[in-house]
Amino acid sequence: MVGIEDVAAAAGVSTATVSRAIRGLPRVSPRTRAKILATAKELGYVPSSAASRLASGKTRTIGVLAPYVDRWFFGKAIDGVELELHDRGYNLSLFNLGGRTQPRERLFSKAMVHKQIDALLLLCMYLHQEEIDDLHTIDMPLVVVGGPVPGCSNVGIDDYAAAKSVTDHLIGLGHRHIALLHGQDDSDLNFSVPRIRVEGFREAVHQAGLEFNPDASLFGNFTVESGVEAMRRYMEFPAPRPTAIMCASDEMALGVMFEARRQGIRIPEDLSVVGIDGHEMGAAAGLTTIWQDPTAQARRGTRMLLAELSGEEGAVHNETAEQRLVVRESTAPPRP
Amino acid sequence: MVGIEDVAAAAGVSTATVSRAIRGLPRVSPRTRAKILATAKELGYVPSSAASRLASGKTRTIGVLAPYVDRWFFGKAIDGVELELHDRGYNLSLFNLGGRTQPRERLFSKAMVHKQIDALLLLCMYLHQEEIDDLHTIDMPLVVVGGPVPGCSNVGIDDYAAAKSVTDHLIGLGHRHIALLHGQDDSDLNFSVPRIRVEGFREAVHQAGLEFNPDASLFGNFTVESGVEAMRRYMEFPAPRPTAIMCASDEMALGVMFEARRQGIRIPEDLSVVGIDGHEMGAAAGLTTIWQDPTAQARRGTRMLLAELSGEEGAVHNETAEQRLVVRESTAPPRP
DNA sequence: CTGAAAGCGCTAACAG
DNA sequence: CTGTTAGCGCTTTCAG
Repeated sequence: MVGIEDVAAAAGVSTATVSRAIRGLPRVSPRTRAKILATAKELGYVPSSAASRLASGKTRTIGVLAPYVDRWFFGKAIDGVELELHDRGYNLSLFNLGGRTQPRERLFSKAMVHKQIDALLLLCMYLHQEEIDDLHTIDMPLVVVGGPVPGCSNVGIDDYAAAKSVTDHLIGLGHRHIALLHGQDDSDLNFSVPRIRVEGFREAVHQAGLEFNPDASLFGNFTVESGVEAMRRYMEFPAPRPTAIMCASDEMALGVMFEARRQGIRIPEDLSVVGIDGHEMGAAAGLTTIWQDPTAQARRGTRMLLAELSGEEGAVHNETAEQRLVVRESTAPPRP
Repeated sequence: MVGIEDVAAAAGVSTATVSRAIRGLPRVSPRTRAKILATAKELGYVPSSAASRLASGKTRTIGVLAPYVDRWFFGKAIDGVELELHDRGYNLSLFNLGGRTQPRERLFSKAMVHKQIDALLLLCMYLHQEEIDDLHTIDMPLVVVGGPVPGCSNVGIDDYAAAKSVTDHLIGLGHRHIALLHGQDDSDLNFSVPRIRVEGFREAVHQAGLEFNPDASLFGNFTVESGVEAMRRYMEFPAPRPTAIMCASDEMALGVMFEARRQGIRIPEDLSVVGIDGHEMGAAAGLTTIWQDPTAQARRGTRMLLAELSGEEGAVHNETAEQRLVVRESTAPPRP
């Protein structure tokens, strides 16, 4: 295997110079650099990242910790990180939070992770207190994209405003009896996307002088399946049933729409439904929603991390991401 | 930072022994091992992966090269790799094939990747000849999950059979005029999922003594949006329009269903639609499809890679994955 | 079963 | 601008 010494020898310079030249550092004359680059390519030299990591103490990889990768928000976000890292020669190491097993593995119990990355981007909807504690323990640039985590910089939308604003839209249309499909597990903390969205809903309802009806409250887990299931339960509500249903995610809203169709409930004539997220399936299905862009959020977070790594203190900070009410065909005034 | 030497000193043994003990290698007495493990934990020792990589030449990370992460098949598959790697202390490094930019970046032009991983799992629907050549060039365990790549071991379903069998289902129902929504780009190669699915469709049609009508052939790119768009074009077909439409992916099929509804075309009364994949949205929407499990496929591929790495020659090989026709509510006999 | 010592291939001062 | 020279923190023979 050809190493830096071979290149140095072949180019008639020292390894130090080769190192500088290859990495594009200053203090190398253009001629020397050109020659080195040429012989490096000629010899097919490829730096050993392992050696470089050991010597420099930098891994040039950033870690992404996510609960799932096969869910809309997370998939989009990971894609965003990749996009940002790609051209800068940074690597992306994917770690799983273990969202599917209870209890989730203790965050960073495997401290191994520590030494494998220079910075961490955390993707999540919520964290348990114990996990938050672990997080505060790690000593490297960190940003969370998605839900807010007390004490950590984060980039994400204002979920409270999002929930309030879709609900307001429903109310503005004249709905007075609105069902809620949320993902608020009792075990969740105060700072969790599911809970915040519920709060936004309640506030909107409240402000309109309506009352929040717990009996018209459905629980789901943010998947399509749970939307389908929720719609079945909705059908069993005593009449008069709510004229609209506000879902805490587009994925659940889509499930509701699918099942509604199966049940012969017309949308929006018989029932208005809204979601939150901006899933492309929702766009195709004509779902009214609050649009957000996880890819952009992740890119922003990644850039902050990179900036911090390149010495820019305070580069990582809180940032509220863009969101927008997108009215489509799944909402209409309730029938008189 | 506490290093192996600190542990060795504290435990009163040599670094070599600590190394063996920590890694669970044999040739360490139970007592010594216990003591070392204890002091290591006590000191909060965490091995430096960089040093270990350099010294051992192994990175204990496997690379996943994918064109997208925010698409059903790929998201599921990446999840599968993670699942398999997680408990074995292996890392997952995610690389992008650059599916979104034309031309895709030359595969492994950045040979850097080489030294960062011990094995590679490639996720793709198809590859260009040039990329295949590059692939044959890399010297490490390799498996592709998804489309077949000449000369490389792969695990995936028999796409030809899949396409043929959903089409047969349609024919069996009595459809004689079936539209095709495919993703067969002219630039694609012979060995590409899009093309193979088209072939399966043609064969089914042929065998039934029907003719393949290029005019009833719609092009899409495997996204929901392209399904919506295709359905709009379908509406412009001269009457009598096809009574069924076979889509090369569930995502496209869902787009077709959404737009059909918008156009007032009832499914399956006015039009039968089928897809391929087993997307959970399809299940919720009642889409008839060929089910497959990308997560399982990726797990299988990962396990092969791991086995190969642990010395098991020939562990990586071709394997055809499970698939199954799932009949739901989107198909019915054509109207008389 | 355990220890000594020679690297692994680069980077980072520090000189020149 | 370029070269010298220590390491970086493990793993791995090879002895003992």
